[in-house]
Amino acid sequence: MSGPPDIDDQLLRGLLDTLVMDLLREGPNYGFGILEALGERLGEDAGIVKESTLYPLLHRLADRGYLASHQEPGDRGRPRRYYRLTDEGQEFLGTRLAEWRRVAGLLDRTLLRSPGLPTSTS
Amino acid sequence: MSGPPDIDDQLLRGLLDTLVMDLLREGPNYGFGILEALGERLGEDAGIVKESTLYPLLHRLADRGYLASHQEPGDRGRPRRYYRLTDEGQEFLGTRLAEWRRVAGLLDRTLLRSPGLPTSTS
DNA sequence: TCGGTTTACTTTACGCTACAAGGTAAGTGG
DNA sequence: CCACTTACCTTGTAGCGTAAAGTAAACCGA
Repeated sequence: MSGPPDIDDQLLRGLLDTLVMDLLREGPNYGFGILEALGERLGEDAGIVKESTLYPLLHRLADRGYLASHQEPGDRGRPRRYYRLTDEGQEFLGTRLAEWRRVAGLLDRTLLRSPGLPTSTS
Repeated sequence: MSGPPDIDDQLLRGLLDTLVMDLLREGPNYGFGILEALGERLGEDAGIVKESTLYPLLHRLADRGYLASHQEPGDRGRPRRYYRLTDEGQEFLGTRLAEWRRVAGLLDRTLLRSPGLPTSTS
């Protein structure tokens, strides 16, 4: 039960923002809640997004106008900052999803056509 | 007919090495040849890999032992440096392809489950 | 010998983002 | 005031893709 190996950072670049924004379509959420929700969505790959990645990411997206935020008290401890998708954010998300589809399609056609090509060294 | 918009850099990270190594399964190739071959493979997305991206990439992979190279004269001009996959490289490529499949699968399940979801609130 | 041409490879500086590690902040209850 | 809980923030580092410009090695004709 060692779990799956960690995914290479580089492979996640430019994907995490899409992942987070997509999650926010379900409704506003805050830092810890987002991490938790991603853990549920991704199952075995929980922890794919790190805390020190998420917060700067949220700030970037907010700076660009894709997210808006407000504070709200929690049950205990420091109040939470909830983020929600803006209209601009939804539009941006749409283009990111389309881009993902294009790239994924491209690579499926090129990379995955011969899953275990044996080496053809002859 | 402006062609497809450029793909975000970030989305390509950690993918280009896989793309190049996969191409080299077809046989040894050199810088310009690789660029050309990728252009053919990717069709409309020709130029997805830039010259100033490819050469450092080849050097990295060679430093790590995944590629080996030798020089050979071309028809005209400077001689070419051909790269080929080493055994280590083939193994590495296998893990990268598996990783790609895992990530692509994850995102297909989470991101793409509602292709054009208009906001689905309610 | 010397440019000029073709082909191919190299280098520099920069920007973005993921991360680890550690810190800070704002509540509650003793 | 202090400890505890929950949540957020910051600093520094590293990797990789890119534009722009430069270098290198072959051949050619005058």
